[in-house]
Amino acid sequence: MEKYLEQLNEAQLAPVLQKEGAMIVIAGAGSGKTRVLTFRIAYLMSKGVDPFNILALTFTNKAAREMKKRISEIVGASEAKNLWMGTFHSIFAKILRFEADKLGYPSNFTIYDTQDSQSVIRAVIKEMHLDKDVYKYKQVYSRISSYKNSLITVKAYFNNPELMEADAMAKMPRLGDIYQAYVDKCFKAGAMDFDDLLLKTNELLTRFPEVLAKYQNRFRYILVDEYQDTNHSQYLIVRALSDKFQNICVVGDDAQSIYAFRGANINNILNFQKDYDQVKVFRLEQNYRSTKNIVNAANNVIEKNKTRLDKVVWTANDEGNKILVNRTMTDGDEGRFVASSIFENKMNHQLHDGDFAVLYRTNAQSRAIEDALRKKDIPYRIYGGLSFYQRKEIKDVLAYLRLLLNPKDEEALKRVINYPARGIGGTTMERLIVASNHYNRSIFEVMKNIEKIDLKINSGTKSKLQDFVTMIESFQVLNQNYDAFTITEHVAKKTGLLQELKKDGTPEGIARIENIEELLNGMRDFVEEQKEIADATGSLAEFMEDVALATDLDNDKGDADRVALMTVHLAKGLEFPYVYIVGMEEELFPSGMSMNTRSELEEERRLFYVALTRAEKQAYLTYTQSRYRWGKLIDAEPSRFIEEIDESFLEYLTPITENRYKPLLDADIFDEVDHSKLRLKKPVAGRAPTGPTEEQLRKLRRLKPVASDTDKNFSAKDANLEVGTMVEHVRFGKGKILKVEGVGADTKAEIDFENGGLKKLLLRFAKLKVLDN
DNA sequence: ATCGCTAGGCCATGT
DNA sequence: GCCTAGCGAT
Repeated sequence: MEKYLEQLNEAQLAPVLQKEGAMIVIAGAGSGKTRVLTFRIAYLMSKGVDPFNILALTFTNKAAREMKKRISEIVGASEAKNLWMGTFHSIFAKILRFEADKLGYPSNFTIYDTQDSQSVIRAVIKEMHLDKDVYKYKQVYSRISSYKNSLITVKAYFNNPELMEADAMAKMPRLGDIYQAYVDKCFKAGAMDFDDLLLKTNELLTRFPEVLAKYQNRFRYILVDEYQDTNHSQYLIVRALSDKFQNICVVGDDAQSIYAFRGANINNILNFQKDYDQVKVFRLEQNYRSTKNIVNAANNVIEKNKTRLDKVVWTANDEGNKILVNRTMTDGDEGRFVASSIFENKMNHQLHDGDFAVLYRTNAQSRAIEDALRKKDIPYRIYGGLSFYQRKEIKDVLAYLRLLLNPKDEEALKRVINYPARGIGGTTMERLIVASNHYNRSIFEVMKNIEKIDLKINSGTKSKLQDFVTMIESFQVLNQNYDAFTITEHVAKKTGLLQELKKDGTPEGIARIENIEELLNGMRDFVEEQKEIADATGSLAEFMEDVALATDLDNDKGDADRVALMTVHLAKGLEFPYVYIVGMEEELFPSGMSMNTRSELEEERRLFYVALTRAEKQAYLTYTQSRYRWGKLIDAEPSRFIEEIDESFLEYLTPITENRYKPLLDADIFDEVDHSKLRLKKPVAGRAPTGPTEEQLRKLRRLKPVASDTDKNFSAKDANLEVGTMVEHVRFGKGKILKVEGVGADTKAEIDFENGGLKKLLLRFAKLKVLDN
């Protein structure tokens, strides 16, 4: 173990050796956060902690897998195997299956993906005879989803007049009823949606104290990665489970919180210190990934945000090149610029395709890039977008598999009952649904008992229904004795799926067959792998569990040498020598839908911070003057984020175009300011080549606002600010404090700046740095 | 029951 | 501009 620990720097070592208690590791981008988590778990185990008692929650399955692999290398595979490590969703799905009966669910419950959920909601809206133009199913879904993530059950909803009013204001007074019907349908189908996996876990832990006690005792040591992206539901689960032993270690970076839109609550990380007694705080501030220029530019960007934890990221790496900024006429030109630039860099610096990434805000932007790369014969891989498991033919196969595992799964049934066509049409389905509602039984059960019920279905159709039931039941029998691969191969043949596609004969049809073969290959690998794991057998149920929660990124073999194309969100946690951030335009990045409030804009800025910090050696920012959107050519303005970076970090490959938009005015400016004269000053953080001394860091930290508008405890004295102190301001540069007035949060200072003249600033907002001499 | 066309949504981000 | 749900024609 010792020889492994030597690989860590001092700051990384401290949290690793802190065995007990509540602790938070605030980890800057590229500071070796995964390393700390990995070594901490390995260290705990080396100190005799049973892996059985460790729970590690990660953001992606991929992160979990990689971490587990590295821990295996340190402590041995047989030990690492018993660790509970995975995403919130996958870990708690496992627990929910085990405890399902307590909640009235079958242990083989289906996990509905977004498409399934939305399709249920569409059916509900239709059944309730509501106007589908008013009740847009996607909107309804996202509202219900956010309720669930805030632990607002149907009951809680109807007890909350404010929520009901808000929905009524949005012209959706029946939303609560839809919510109710949706929940009922899911329950009846033995299905949980993504949000249920967390909601029902909370229900389980609150309603059954003995279950809570069991898991509290089991998970004596809890670690949570990417804590800044947890939502309220996840927060409550972590709190509940860690309440007894309080051995809780959360790791995260508030500057990289980019999932507020789906309910992540940045306050979870900002307030962690209030949630537990005696919280130890560790900071990882040395960046090992990027050049000085990139680190400093990124700091420069994130400093515009008000809501932050104090942290100063710096690097001992080389200065590096400036960030290159390029403007083009159209998005097509932008793609061509990126392609030629990659080509040239590859030639000039002996790089591989895999050294490059192109990051964009929205998936739709990938097309222009793809076209250009293809024309230049540069291999690439697109991540995200429509994932493999969302392709029609794959979903069809999976739907059969879901149905055999859980015959109540209505979405699966509807999908395959007449595909390939077997003469069971809409009319028959309607009658089945009516009967299903009437007898309160699943459609499959109705079909099974079709002889006993008097439905106006002719005998020909009845026998078709019976044939279908018999087929599914024969699959179920097989499933008791065979592995996932064998079953699926059988299903693909017996259902006529493969034949249907062969009949098609078009190139698309052939590609679909290949995809199904790909699925089978994947399953074969899966079965092989699972058989090596002690309590796994390679069963279909295990495979489906994986699939339901898998993303494209999880399946990346990582062996392909290709340019990576992905959204900025997907790029979190990854790194590339060369990074192109494209579409740096107003309304696009920052997104036009996220510029209404300060907090939305701050999230966009964090997103940009994430994008920039992916780059190791070289970053490019590109924007166009016009771009196709919804098939129309629209004018574009350069993103404010480009202007927010100090010019000293940038090099313009094309002449600068002025942004018509004025940069957002920070609230720390009290007197009139001539905007045209506003030029950003020197970088604040990341100074000395060897990194700042401990003393300097402490000083810097003390002067950083510890989070936001709500900080009422600010004191000028604590911050070492007094008359005569020389300070530096991000925008105004060096200055001398002439006067300090007011108390606490309202403390203001009058400062004479060399470049900006006399200013009066609110100290809790003004990011002032005390100069050493 | 099935095919093929059209209108309308989408281009936020994803477990 | 592309995709697909939904509907009318066959």
